[in-house]
Amino acid sequence: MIKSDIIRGHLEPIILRLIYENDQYGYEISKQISLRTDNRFQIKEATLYAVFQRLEKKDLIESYYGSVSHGRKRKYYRITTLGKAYLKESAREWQETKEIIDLFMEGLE
Amino acid sequence: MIKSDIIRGHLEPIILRLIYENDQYGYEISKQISLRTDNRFQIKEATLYAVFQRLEKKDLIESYYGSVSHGRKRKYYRITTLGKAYLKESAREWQETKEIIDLFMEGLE
DNA sequence: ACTAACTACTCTGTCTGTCAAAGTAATTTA
DNA sequence: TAAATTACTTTGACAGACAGAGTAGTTAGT
Repeated sequence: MIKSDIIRGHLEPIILRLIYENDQYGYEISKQISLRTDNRFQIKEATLYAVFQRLEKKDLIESYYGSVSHGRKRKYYRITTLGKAYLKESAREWQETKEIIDLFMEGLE
Repeated sequence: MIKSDIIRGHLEPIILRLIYENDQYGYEISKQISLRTDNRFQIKEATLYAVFQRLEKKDLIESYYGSVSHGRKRKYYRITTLGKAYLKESAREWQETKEIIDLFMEGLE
């Protein structure tokens, strides 16, 4: 399991990316993350919904209610134009972050 | 400049790595980091000394006083055996972190 | 028919790492 | 002799992630 301090700051882009691929609702995203990472990373519900709030506040995503399924009604999110730009910039930043940390982490085997 | 939320959680290994190469004192480390990253990342003093405290508390480094230079006496740190093991494990974790985040960040160009 | 498990979202309070700002203090440079 | 630089420390604030609890309807198993 990956530690939360290590993933910190990367959750917004990760979630944004999943919404970018397809409109998503919370529960589905948390399942997707576990699935794609083979359970090496699991997002906690409280964290996920906090991220949604931040993303929506920054107008990077917008929400709408979908069908009622399995009890609660699903709240879907779609990415905005601003969100797409932010995502692209995040990907660039991630490349730079990797470069910088690699500077210090290489050659330890 | 790289954002602190993105680097968060990686500072302990970075600093440990620099101490691993050579015994270091705080001011030197902060200069080294700026230098090696071409000022793309600068550690703040308060942060640096907080990291030292955590590393020392976990017995990953130990300190000794060196020569008095430019006013204040220098406090040097050396890595412990435990610290070396921790560093190796951190490097492994970093590889895994990269893999996981890359899963979500790839194919956005 | 009953209940356990699952789906789905929300809220409150806590913890931790980073930082801004300020302080202490001696040395070197202009 | 004033300003810049070296060098370390402390305090308090902030923000992101999380634990835990709550709400609520549906589906699967016995």
